[in-house]
This record gives sequence, structure tokens and C-alpha cells, in this order.
Amino acid sequence: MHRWRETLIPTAREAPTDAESPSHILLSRAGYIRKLGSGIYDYLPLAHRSLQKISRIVRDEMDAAGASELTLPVMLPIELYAGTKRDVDYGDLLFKVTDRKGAVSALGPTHEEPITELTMAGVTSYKQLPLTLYQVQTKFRDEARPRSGILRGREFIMKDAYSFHLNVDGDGGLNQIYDAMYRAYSNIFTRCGLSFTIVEAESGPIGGSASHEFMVNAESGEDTILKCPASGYAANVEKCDIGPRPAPSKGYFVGDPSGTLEEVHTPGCPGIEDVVKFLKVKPQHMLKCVLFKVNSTPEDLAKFGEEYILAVVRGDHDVNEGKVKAAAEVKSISLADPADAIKKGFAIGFVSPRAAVGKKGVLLLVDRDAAISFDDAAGKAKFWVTGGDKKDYHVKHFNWQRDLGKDPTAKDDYLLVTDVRNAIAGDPSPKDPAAKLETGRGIEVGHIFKLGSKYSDAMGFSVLGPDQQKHSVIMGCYGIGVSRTMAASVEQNHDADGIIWPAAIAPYHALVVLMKHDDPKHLDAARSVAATLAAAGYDVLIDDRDERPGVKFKDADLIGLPLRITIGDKALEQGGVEFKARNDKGKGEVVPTASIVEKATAVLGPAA
RNA sequence: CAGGGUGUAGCUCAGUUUGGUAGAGCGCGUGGUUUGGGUCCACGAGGCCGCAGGUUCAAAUCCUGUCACCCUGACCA
Repeated sequence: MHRWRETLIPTAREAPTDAESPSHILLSRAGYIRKLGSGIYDYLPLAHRSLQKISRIVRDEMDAAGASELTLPVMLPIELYAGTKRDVDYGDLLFKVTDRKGAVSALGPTHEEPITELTMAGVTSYKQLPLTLYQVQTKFRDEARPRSGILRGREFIMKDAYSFHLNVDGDGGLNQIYDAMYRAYSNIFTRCGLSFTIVEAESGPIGGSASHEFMVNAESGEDTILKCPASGYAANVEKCDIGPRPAPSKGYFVGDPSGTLEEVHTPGCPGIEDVVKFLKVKPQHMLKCVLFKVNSTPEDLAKFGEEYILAVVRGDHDVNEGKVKAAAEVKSISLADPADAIKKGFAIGFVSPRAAVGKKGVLLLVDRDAAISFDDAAGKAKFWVTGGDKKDYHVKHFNWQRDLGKDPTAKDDYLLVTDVRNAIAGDPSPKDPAAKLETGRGIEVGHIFKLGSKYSDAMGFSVLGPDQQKHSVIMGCYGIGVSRTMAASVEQNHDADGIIWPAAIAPYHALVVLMKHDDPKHLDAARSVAATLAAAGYDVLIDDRDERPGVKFKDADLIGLPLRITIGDKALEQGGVEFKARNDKGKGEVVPTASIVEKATAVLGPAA
């Protein structure tokens, strides 16, 4: 039981100018967080309590899943990351500090290397596996652009877990623990009282094969997720496959032109949107051409020379980098540097599929929806607008067969029709072609990976198996953004007046509001109600400030505790207190003091 | 990293064009008033005008440099 005047809850009418997302605005206004630098925040007492509650649930479920908590250093010798080349792969994302001797340390962004380094020292036999270790700790990442308050900070609290196995399958194998973590994560976010979606995901620079993301459903989320209503399939847009799309009746690329190829002057219109406005065409009649450079190894570079990929999708679609990589069968690509590309003869901003023809080492990948000439739906030739391949020019009536500069229907290693775009709402589901994908937005709060032996191989971690042979240790890793979960909850659960906490992660369960902070009768009633609730296992904050009722009610809504109990003359005269749940619209009801715990339990659920 | 923008009181912002004693609202303190949804009144405290140079009799204001922060994109658990 705490009293408002004894703690620090600096509520404010106005949010800092730089706060834009709901969680940033509300957590700032309600006195939970304060910015100290770009992506660096103070967690004030209320935030601290909420974070502790989330952490407690996380620890509870991790322990139940057989994981053991430990604490690794935050400051790590850079050599540890050099060994797995992640000092390069992570690049500027890695914070570095230099000591007085000039030795460089990284501030841990995630701990695959140090946990492997630790484990390989003590684990030498398959008999010691499987092993799952975790920690809850502040992580550091020098984000290119921190944003949205604590949703993407440079310093944040994360639970990271790592598992070690002899095998992928079977008892004690990676798959078994991965599934256990999957269940633990589901339990964690369910217990936190959040609405979430589990999606298939790309594994990113951490690497590995399978991975799932746990997304808190929120319109303000940065990630787009797609769901199949029939099969239950859900995936991040970065990963989402598209079900079979019917080929055009005449075949890909086949069909007569819609008219004479016409060059049009489009000054200062490199983007699809600019052209759409300028020429008054619809984006679905444009071919969007995106140029990627293959990041070759020195060996590949010597063998194949510089390689480019030109991905073509319809103007209203987006290119999916992962699909481009997969289709081209290369490991790493990046958007071509414009200056570089222009030197190579690509008029960036005004590129058409023709730009890929007649150059060495350029692969042309055409999305199925872009590779048509006869529009079956419209029953006539498809009208295409695309780049003019010189600055400030586009062309109308582009026809694949007539204008590409080579026969697109001929078999050709450098031209491929495939799926290279992001899935959108309405696309056929990959798991049930009859069903249509639906979209939603989410905030990634958890991510689980099957790493395989990427790190153990890089660091030489193997154990002796029952067959007397050395085996690379198989790993999995599992992260939860603890501070991000707190912010995501606010993004998902708030209204115009403030935060609405799920009971499980609210800093306190109940706020006891004293109408007259200096009236002994009120004080006694407040203490007695608070003590009763505390005895029942609930956390209580008493607003004992010398403020007018309006201020207290506004602040109560703002800080968002699930239950508000008001001690005032009105209710006291009726022999009770006023009881109101944060998500109730009304003004509350008077309940007898004796039934407070019962009423509270109905709103909050049983005390933890 | 590219483009755009902002740094003045704890917070939100005027003042900069045209150089001349540092301003408002909220918040804070004191006194009064009010007392169930951000009362009202009076008085008061609070500023290295991001930092460093320069121009000038005089710089928040003009010039140069620099740092920090924000937005869009690129990138990203």
C-alpha cells in the first residue's frame, strides 16, 4: 500500500512535443516515463512496478518451462562478436565503449555469443543437454532512428533465453523446447491480459530456420500481419506467402499492345505516387521496378562479377525483399545505391523492365500480377505505364512482348515470373486457396528462433554424443521485449482520458481516492479499505493529495489503474464507498465496505 | 545515411523577418476563495535564449562552426 504523496507521479496536462504515439504520450503525461536522451528513458515508480509485474509473469512461465535464470555481463569484449562476424553484421547497431587501456567492449544487444561462450566451458557431454537459460536485463542497440517512446528505444529491457540441444527432433531436442517456449510465450501474453497474434516470421540477422513472432494487436503497430480466417495461418507481411494465383488465360506476357508506345515527359516524378497524380493513371496500371544489388562474397564476385536484380511489381504492390532473395537464390541483397546504379545505366526513378535487358549479370524478376499483357478481368489488352529509362520520362502502352527488347516467353535464366511482392488483404491464403487473407497491425513483443548450429559452429561448441562422436550443439533463442510489452499494452488499451491497464500488469490494482485528504473520517475509511484489499492480495495506491476532486478524477483516469474506489461523504453516508472500474463508462456505484473484496475480485480476477 | 525541421522557465509556446532591459499559459510557492470531473483572485519564485567563436556601442535576434533533439525515408528484436 502506497500513498501518492510519498511517491513520484508527476502527471501533466500536456505531453512533450516529441511524443506522438499513444503510449509515448500517455506514459509521459501519466508520469510513468521521462525522456533523458534519444531512445533513453527514465522509468518512474509506476512504470517500474508495471515492468516488475510483467517480469514476474515472464519468470514464472520461463521457470515452469524448465529454464533457469542467470545474469550475463552487459559490457562484453568486442572480440566475442568479432568471432561470429556480428560486429560487422550488426554494424552501427552495436554500442561500443572504450576502456582506459583502449580495449573496446560492446554493450550487449542480445547475448548469443556470451551465453555460448559460457555454456561451452561447462557443457561437454550430451548428458548435460538440453539446457535452457535466460535473463531479464537492459539491452543496448544504437538504433538508426529511435521512435515512439519506449516502443523503440536504444536502451530497453528484454528477457532473452537460449536453449542448447544435441538434436533437432526427439526427446530433449530443439523442436520440443521450441514448442515449450511457444506455449510459455502464449501463456505469458495471455496472463498479461493482452490480445495478440502469433505469426510466422523472418529470422533477420540473428539467423536460423523457423521463427515466430508474438504480436500485440494494435492499429498503431509498425508491423503488418496477415491472417487466414479459414486455416488459422498468420504471418508477418515480410514472410507471408501468397496462395496460388491463376495464370492469365493466354499465358504470361502474351497479348497485344494496348496502343502505340508513347514517351511522356514527367519532370520531377520519380515515384509511383508522383506519376499517378501527374499522368492521372491508376497505380495498378503501373509497373514498379526496384533495383537490388547482390551483396556477393569476394569469391562470388570474382566468379560472377557484380550482380543486380530488377524486381518488377504492379504499382499498387510492394516488393518483398525476402522473396526476391529466395527467388534469386542469393543470401544477401540491398537496395542499389542510386548514384552507383545511375552510373551502371539505370535511370533510378524512371526504370522500366527494359533496363535489365542487354546488361551483364542483371536478373529480372517479375511478379505474377505484373507479368501480363492481356487483362482477363477487363477482357482487353493491359495498359501499362512504366519508366522511360531516362530521367524525367515515362512510357505509356508498354507491352511485354513488343517492348521488352527480347522475347519474354522464351526460356531464359535471367527472367523469372514468380511471387516477389508483399501479400495484401484479399490475396488467396497459402494454406487454403479458397480463403482470402486479412490484414491487421501488430507490435512485436516476442520472437522465438530455431538457430540450429549457426553460433555453435562459429564458436566451435560441440559435445560428445552417445556415439562417441563430436556433435555441433543445436541452439534456439527466445526474446521478449519487457519494456516494449508495457508500451504495447498502452497502445492497445487506452481511451481519450488515459491508460487502461489489464489487472495483471497494472502498477497497482486499485486507486483509493480521498475526497477530503484531511478529514479523519475519510482517512480512516481509506486506510481500512486499502488494508482490506491489501490483505486480499491486491496492490493499492491511496491518492491523499490536497487536490480538488476534478484533478484527482482526471489523474485517476490518466494513470489507468483498473479499479477506482472513492471515499467521499456521499458514499460514507450510505455506509459504503464508491466503486468504479476504469473501463466502466459510468460514475461508479456505492458498495458496502464489507463486500469490497468480492467486488474487486469480480473486476480484477483473483489476486496473484 | 539522405531529406526536412526544432533548440527561449519543469511543460506547451510567443519574441528572431526589422539587433536596443526576457514574455504568456500551464505547473510551482504564499494568502484568500472554492470543494464530486483539470475553481477563481492576488502576490511571488523561477532563464548561461543548446554550446563556442565572430560582427556591433549593443546579439535570443545577424554571420560561422558545433552539439542535441524531432519528423519522413533507408534500416531494424
